[in-house]
Formats: sequence, C-alpha cells, structure tokens
Amino acid sequence: MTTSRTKPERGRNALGPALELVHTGRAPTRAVLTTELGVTRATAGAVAGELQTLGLITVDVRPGAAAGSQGRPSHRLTIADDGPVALAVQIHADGFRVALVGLGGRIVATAPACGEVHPDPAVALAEAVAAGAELLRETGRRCVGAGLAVPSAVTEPDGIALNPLHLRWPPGSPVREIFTRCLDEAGVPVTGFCGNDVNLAALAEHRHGAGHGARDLLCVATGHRGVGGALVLDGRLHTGSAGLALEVGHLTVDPAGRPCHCGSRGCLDVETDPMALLEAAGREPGPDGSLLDQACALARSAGPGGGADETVRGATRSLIDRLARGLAGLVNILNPDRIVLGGLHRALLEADPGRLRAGVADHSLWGRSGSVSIVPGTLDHGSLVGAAELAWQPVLDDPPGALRARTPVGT
Amino acid sequence: MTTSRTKPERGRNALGPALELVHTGRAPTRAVLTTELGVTRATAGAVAGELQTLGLITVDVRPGAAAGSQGRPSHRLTIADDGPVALAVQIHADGFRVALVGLGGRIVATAPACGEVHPDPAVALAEAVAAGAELLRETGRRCVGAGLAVPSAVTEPDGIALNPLHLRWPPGSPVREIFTRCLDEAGVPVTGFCGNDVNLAALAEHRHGAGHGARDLLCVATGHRGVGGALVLDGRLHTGSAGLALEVGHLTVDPAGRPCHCGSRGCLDVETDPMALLEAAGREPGPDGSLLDQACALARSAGPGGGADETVRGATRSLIDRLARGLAGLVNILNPDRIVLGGLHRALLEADPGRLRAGVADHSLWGRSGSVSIVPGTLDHGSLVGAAELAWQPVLDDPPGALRARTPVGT
DNA sequence: CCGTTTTGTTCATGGGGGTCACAAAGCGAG
DNA sequence: CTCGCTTTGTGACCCCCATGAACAAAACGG
Repeated sequence: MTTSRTKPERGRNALGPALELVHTGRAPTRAVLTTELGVTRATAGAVAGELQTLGLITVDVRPGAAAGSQGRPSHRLTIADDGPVALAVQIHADGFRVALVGLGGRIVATAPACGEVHPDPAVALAEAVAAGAELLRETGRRCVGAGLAVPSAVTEPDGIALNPLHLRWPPGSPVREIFTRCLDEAGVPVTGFCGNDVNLAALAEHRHGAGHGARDLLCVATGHRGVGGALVLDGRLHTGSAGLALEVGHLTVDPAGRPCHCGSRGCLDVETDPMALLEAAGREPGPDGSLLDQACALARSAGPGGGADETVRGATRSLIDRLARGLAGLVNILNPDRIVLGGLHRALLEADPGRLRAGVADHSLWGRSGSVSIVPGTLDHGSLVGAAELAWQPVLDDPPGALRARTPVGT
Repeated sequence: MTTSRTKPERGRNALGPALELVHTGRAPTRAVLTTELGVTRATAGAVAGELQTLGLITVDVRPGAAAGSQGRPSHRLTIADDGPVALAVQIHADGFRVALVGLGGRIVATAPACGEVHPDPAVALAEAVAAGAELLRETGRRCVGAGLAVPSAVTEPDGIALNPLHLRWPPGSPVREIFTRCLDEAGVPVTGFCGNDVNLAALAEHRHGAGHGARDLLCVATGHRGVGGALVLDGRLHTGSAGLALEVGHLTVDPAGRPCHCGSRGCLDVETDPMALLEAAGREPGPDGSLLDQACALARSAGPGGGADETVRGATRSLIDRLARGLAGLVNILNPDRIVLGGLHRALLEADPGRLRAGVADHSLWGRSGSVSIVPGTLDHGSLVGAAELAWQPVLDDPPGALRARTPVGT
C-alpha cells in the first residue's frame, strides 16, 4: 500500500554546511560534498536533492571537463540560475550602489549608480531601497533578505552607525531600524542587516576573493579618508562584543608623526590614507576624480614602469614603511595567516610588494617564524557582496527554515 | 527474552556540553542542565547517568539548601571526589609547580614547590614530570592528560617555545615533544599539551575565575619582566593562526618613552612591567623576594591607605596612565567585553581602579559607548589550572571516547 | 490530608544518518 | 569490442539517540 506520508528527505542537519560549500565554490560535485562534509554518499545525495528541490542549486549531468580521469564522471552541482537573490546596498561618500546578489557572490543585477547621498539617512535609504525593489520587480526574482554596507562603525546587535561622518549623517543613526522600515514601506518584506563596509568587504573576500581558505584573515583598507580593518575567524566575521572591533586607524606608526584628531600623533589613520600620500608627494587634491582614485593613481605610477618622479616615489616608499609598521603591530596582536589589502593600501602593495612584505616581517616579532601572506583584494564591489552575505547567512545556516519564512516578491 | 546487548546509555551527543556545564559550575542540577542544554528532562537525566557511570560526577540526593522554594527539590550534581585528574605543570622564572587538577579547576594535590629550573628543558621537564608521577602514585588517581604552561610564545600546532629566555632555555625548544617524551619515560602514558602561561591563565580565569561568562575576554598580565596578553572568544582560547597572537608587549604607549629591544620606543613591555615601576619610583631591585613581588607591594602601597610617599604614588600613577593607553589600543582592536588583569597590572588596577578605567575610556575610540569592565584576576595559580584545562579538553569534547583511550596510573 | 509545583524516570515513537549492496558511467588492457 | 577496474549515484534496511507523554516522587501550603 502506498503510504501518503511526506517524503523522507534525509540529510537535514548537513544542509547548511553543504550549501555553504557550494556557495563558496568548494563543492562542485556530490563526491567532494561527501568528503568535505564527512558523510556517506547516500547522505550527500539526499542533501543535494533537497537543495535542488529548494530551488537553490541545479544538477548538470555534465558533458565534458573531467577532472579526475578515472571512474564514473560526477554530476556538476551548479548554483541555480533563477534562484533567489539578496538585496545589497552600499553607501559611500560619493553615492550609493544597489544590486541583487545570488549565491556564490554573483551580482545578478545592478541599479544605475547614484552619485549623491541625502544627508537624512531615512531619505537616502528609501531611495536606495526603492531602486532595489525596482530591480526585484524587473527580474522577478525571489528575495531572501537585504544587507546594507555603511562607512561607519556599526554596533552589534542594535545596528547603530556611530560615525557616518563622511555621509554627513548624524552620529548614532539607527541605520538597521531605518533600513528595515524602508524595506517594509517599499513592499520588500525581508529582514535588513547592516554592517561596516570594510568588515563586509573582508567577509566577501574571504568567501569569494583573495581571502578564500584563510583561517585567520585580516583585511585593512582605506576609503577616501581614514583606514578601516576587519577580521574573519573560521569563516565568521569577528566584530568584537559590541561590533566595534578592528578600529585599526589609531595604531601608532610614527611616534614623531603628525597629530591626529584622536589626541595622539602618527596614527595609521593620518599617516597612510589618500590625503597623506598626496601631501607627502606635494600634490594638491585635484577637483577631478575622488581623493582615493588620485592617490591610487599616484601610488601606481610609483610602481615598476610607472615613471613617477623621485618625490612621488619617496612619498610612496614612506607610506609603505608606515603601513608596514601598522600591519606588523596588528600581526603581533592577531597573528593572521593572510592579510588582504584594499583601497590605497592595495595600490601601495602593488607598487612595491617586496618592500611592504619585508617591512612587515622586520617589524613584527615573529615575522620570520609565523609567515603571513599579504595579498591585494580581488573583488571590485566587496562591500556590496559582503552586504549580501549578511542577508544570505540565515539561509546558509538553515536553508529550509529560512526559505519557508520568506515570501517571494516580483511582479 | 533478555537481549544481551550493552545498556542503551542514551544522550551521547549532549555529553560533552553537559560536562562542560558541570565543569564550569553552571549546572548544579539536572533541571538547569535541561534548560541550559535545550533538551528534554529525559535526555538530561540520561546524560547525567552516563556521566555518573563514567565516574566523572556524583549525584547527591541532597539534604538542605533549597534554592527554589517550591516544587520537588532537585538532586545536586557534584564533581566526583575520586574522579580522574589532569597533571599540570607550570614553569616560571623562579622554579616550577606541579599539581593534579580535577574537574572544575580544583587543585587536588600539589607537589612541593621547586625553586630552580634546569637550563636544559629535557632535564627540567623530567624533574617536573617525575614529581607529577609521584603525586599520581600517592593519590592513586586516574590521569586523563597532562598540560604544561611555559613563559614563552608557543607555536601551534607543533608546540615549540620560541623565546623561553627567562628560563635560559634555548629558543625554539620543542617543549611539547620533550614533555610528551618525559611523560612516556615516567610511565604516565597520556598526551601532553603545552601553552603560553598567560594564555592558559586567561583560559582558567574564563572558566573558573574573573572572566566567567565573558563573551570576548582579554587578559593582560606581567610576569617578572615584560607583558603578556591573551584572548578568549566564545570560551575558546584565540591563539591566532600559528599560536603567536596577543603579543601585546610592543604596543606604543609613550612615543617619547624609553627604547625597547624591539627597535621602537615606549613599548608597553618596557613601560609597565615591574622593572619600570621600580625605576620610576627610584628603587633598586632588592635581593629579597622577586621583582614581581617587590613591584606589586610598591603598587599596593600607593593605593588607598597604603601610605606611600609622593614619588611612589607618582610613579604608580604614571604606570597606570601608560597601561591605560595600551589597554585602550587593545580595546580599539579587539573590543572585548571584559578585561582581566594579572601580575603587576592587577596591583595597579587595585591601587587606583578609577584612574585606570577612566584612562581606558578616554583613550579608546568608543570608550563611552562600548563599555568594557576591567577587573582583577581571581585565581592564584591560573596558569596551572589553565594547563590542566588543556589536558581536560579532549574529555570535555567527547567524554566516553577520551576516557576509553586512557589507562589508569597509580600504584 | 489533599492540590500544586517542580523534578526525575520509564516507555514507545520517530527522525536522521550509517551500512550495504547494486546500478551506472567512463577508462584502459587485451 | 568486450571485459574488468574504478569511481559515482541510489535504494533498502538498521541503529542510535532525542523527543513526547504519562507516571512517580518530593517538598510546600492551605
């Protein structure tokens, strides 16, 4: 007799880890899923089937590209082309970006860039969310959540932006609350998550970029002014007990350096940011292009084949040396196995990788013993992808549970 | 028919977490075990029964001391009086300590203190382990493992002491390997674990002392010379990717300070250690008592009702201010919710708690927003207890598995 | 002495993953 | 081309462990 019970659907516990493996590109087939998850082939097959019925992945009985030459070729697990997406918003000093991001950190759709941020966070976020809702309508994709990246320290768990000064937003703005309200009003009934932009870029680099596979990943990056840091431990963002960790800007890198608004002098913040390079090179910030772009161009010109004059080369070397001191200080405290640099710091690394790496090794206590690799970031819109990661996280933790709760949007 | 199968013994999965709750004193009865573990009463009962048959805990149908006034009184879960122990060894500049430590961080037996450390680590550790084996023989207790605390950075996972300079051991000594060999030769067939003494003290403070319940715990302590740090995240020691994290001694706390052997100047290491206080107070290190004890006594005399002269008070204040700068720098990077201080730093805190706390708040970026509590350590032999924690960890992770593998010692 | 409340225990039930055997799909040797 | 060899995918059955419900136990209060 055919019992009318619901199908067994085994492998519910391993569902989250399995999706995470596919998400980070570490599980192209059921076979590697088996070994990575440490379960049997039967369970891995059931897990893959469940993810398929959830509409998250598709299975290709693939035509070619055999990796292992022997044995039965495995089926390829692919992220579903028409699967759900996360709504990602990044606010920066020059405007905001809005995109839909699917599993695997793939940017599925982007709204036209906006070049101005309204000084009232409620208005600015309403604009951004409206653009996102429009994208959802156009694509008809289901939305699993929304993430927001802000150039400010953001408290945990309340989601308050303490210093969004470059946006001219009031300090202490409750951005998570505002973001969630905007989502509600725009008819996108999903949870909103917020985070610091450098933190989120670090998360994205760890899952889909230059930080892939690192156990203890340290990211350091400049925006237009100032320096930010982030730490990813065991695949999770470490934000400290209140979300305020990795404020690395006020490490002392030059005891005789210029005064900083924090009261000390020679801070990383004022000694290695774009303005510092322009000043050291004797340049005025030009009207065309952002401060960050100008500084990066300058640093690149000081690199091999860049053809910069001696003043610029000297200024770049000087900044590299100070950055090395700062990174060495962080290495002493955090002992990461990889450092990913972004913004101007990435350009400094690319201008003279040897000098920076040697400087860090020289100034850190165990520079010779504990080897740390220092690499440039690889993602163009890391903060945006990272914001989406926040929204995807509940799905990665419990796929069926998170997807049950959400309602589709579109049309 | 009576099936001759082994007894069911349910609740194997929750066994580790349950033991950890008892171990850290957070599960006095089966009832709280139920709520803390998030399982049913049936499972909690089975778990308690299993721990009992393993000889780790005992159940007291207790006579008095009813906490909740209503309902059936619960049975008290107690750590077994004759249960297994861990062999703990702490090496410090003035000698070594050896003890047997039971669950809950209880020191069960101590060997007479030894006042000298042989310059060959193999000889020194053989002496210590011999004393430990003697203790095991005397008490007849079963041994689950052995832990060693060393005043040096220790690499993970190989267990190499990079700078045991105060012991006059050669840098790069493979202490874990030596320790394990000594254990074998002494007839104590257990695994040996090693760690930095401050790290282990932090672990002990988190589980049994002033750090109990903290999410992100930072410990900073002085030995006789220099400063050490440690971080406990979510109950686990964070030692970085190679075990070399939290080398906090070379944070700059006074840009105009005295030169440090690291090449910089004004490092926490040389500005806030016992020698720094003695120098600032114009005292010579006396022959009687250790440097640490003299400095602590001096700091205490500068506290309320201590009756120190103005020179000593000024020196103490100055050290407190520099320590505050260093702690603030760490707060900016790590954002802990609690800081436990040990050694001279503990004495400095107790001499003037208000000044230190205000200094940290003033110099940290979010001192006002992200509140961090700063407290003195409470354990007398934190490193020793922490070393035992290392040895206990496998048992906490998988009680039946770890206990099956071990063989009893004694007699 | 009897309800109420909380705790501990027994027993049947069921979900979820493991084990095992078998089928499928290429590769290479003969 | 056919026959093994190797690896991958799948279905049937089993075992472990936690749940849920009912019952028993041990106080307290009227």
